[in-house]
Amino acid sequence: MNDPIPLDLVRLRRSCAECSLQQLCLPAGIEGDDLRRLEDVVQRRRPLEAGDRLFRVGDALQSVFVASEGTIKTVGISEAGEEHVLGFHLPGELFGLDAIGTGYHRCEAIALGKARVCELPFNELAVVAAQLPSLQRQLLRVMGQSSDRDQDHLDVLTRRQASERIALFLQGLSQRYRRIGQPGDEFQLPMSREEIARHLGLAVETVSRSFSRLHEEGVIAVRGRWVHIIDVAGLNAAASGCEVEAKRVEVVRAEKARSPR
Amino acid sequence: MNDPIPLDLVRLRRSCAECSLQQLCLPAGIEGDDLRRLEDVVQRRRPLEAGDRLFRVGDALQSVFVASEGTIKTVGISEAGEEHVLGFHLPGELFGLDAIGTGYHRCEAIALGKARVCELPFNELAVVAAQLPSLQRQLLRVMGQSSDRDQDHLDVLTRRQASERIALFLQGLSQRYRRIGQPGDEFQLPMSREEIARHLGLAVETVSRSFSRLHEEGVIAVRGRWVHIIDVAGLNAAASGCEVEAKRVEVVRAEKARSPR
DNA sequence: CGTCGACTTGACTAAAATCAAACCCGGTGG
DNA sequence: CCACCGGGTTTGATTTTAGTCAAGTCGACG
Repeated sequence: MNDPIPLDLVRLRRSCAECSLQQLCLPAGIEGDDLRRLEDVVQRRRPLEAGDRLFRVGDALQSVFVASEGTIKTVGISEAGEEHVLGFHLPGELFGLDAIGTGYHRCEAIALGKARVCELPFNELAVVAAQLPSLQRQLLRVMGQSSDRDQDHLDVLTRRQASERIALFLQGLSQRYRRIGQPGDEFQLPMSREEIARHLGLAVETVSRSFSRLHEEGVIAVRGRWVHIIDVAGLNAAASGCEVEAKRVEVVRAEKARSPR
Repeated sequence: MNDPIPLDLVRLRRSCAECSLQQLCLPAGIEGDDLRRLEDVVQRRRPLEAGDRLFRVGDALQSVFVASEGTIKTVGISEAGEEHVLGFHLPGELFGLDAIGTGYHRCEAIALGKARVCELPFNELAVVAAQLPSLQRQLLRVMGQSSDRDQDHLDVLTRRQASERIALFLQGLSQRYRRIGQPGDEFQLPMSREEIARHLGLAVETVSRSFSRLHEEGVIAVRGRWVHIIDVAGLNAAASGCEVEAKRVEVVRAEKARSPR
């Protein structure tokens, strides 16, 4: 609605050197002059509001992005017009690489809530990377990490049990939150059930039911978008498909004890 | 069993400049001296036999690879010990990038039959790429294409209907065969049903049944690993989930007409 | 307080997994 | 030459699971 308040402007100008994500992001391991040259490439952006788009399908590659606050989702659109969520990008995570192969974006990037990103014009980045071996190495590494997240997603999607997918999804989020210094056992989901469903290839109802079941089993506590991971071992078990059965039997038994008949 | 015959040795030595895949592979758009410098990095390999492994989970990143003849599969292994097939790599396709993020391979690469690959020691490649902007650009592009294939795979896995997954899988293979100058409408599958199943997140039986159904519908002809795509439009329809219904109804009707009662 | 959207829950249905049994085909050895 | 394996593959019957449709419930917000 109104212009960014002064504080925002200050943060907007904040350099990579001062950024709390520095060690997780592209600048990791880059120092001195090299870091300053990288900073010249990085454009900091005005805050994004929920639903704001950074790029759309078919847009020519201009920049790649790093989330710096909030969460961005990337969404692919099938010919039938169905959307599926390719990834959720937390602070420090690079995205927008999908355009590198063809030169055009294959998906679109949308802010899930108030968010902020750093934009890196790709051509400039490539030029500077060619000049700075440390940056080239780091760029490749960060690109690789981005592929690793895609791989993890793939891993999740090959699981047949909905409960496994949900458990793995939560585990993954948990780890990623810890990585950025936030509690991994208690957090607010930045995305809706619908978005989780379209990320995991499930129906919304199935997502909801899986959450409920994990809750009943005492593995997690959920209330709306608030999640608390109570039993890490239990979540691991659920993620690998085994022992969940035993757990459930236990719960059912407890239930029967409470209300015989 | 016995040593490679002389012909093989000749092919082994063949340079990128003489390679039929040149325009599809890393050297595309690289010429003269630059090409010679790239060739210095590329190591050509002895032929691989079915089941030969190029790297295993946990191996440190040494090289990335390009298939040059035959097909290589990459296989990820879940904690539970289940294998799932991450990708099939046809001639001209780069793989082994999975180690770039962490420095260690997350999957293993196995030849599906007699095959041949070009090996590119990653560090050398990175050094040369830093010196040759054309190679750096091309390397990024080829890496992007590799991600694009992963993305396509992901696309396939989010489809709920088994028939859609199979149809998309066949479409994808068809395109990729055409790309390397082989007929896209008639080919031998280099992989088993089991491997297809583990690639698509389905049971073997489901894969088999889906093939059979597409066959009955007259969309494709299958006999063992031999596949002939008869009705491209039909395959497209099956891939996007719609109209298959109509097709099937038709077939059922025809069936009834043939054997009333 | 009412309304709207997001989420949950239940009943039913459709689809794929599973279990089990044949089948096909290339290779082996009698 | 043919009988007999044994793998990969197909097919059938049954069970399990998630999808679908339809009601609710919850919670934020005007």
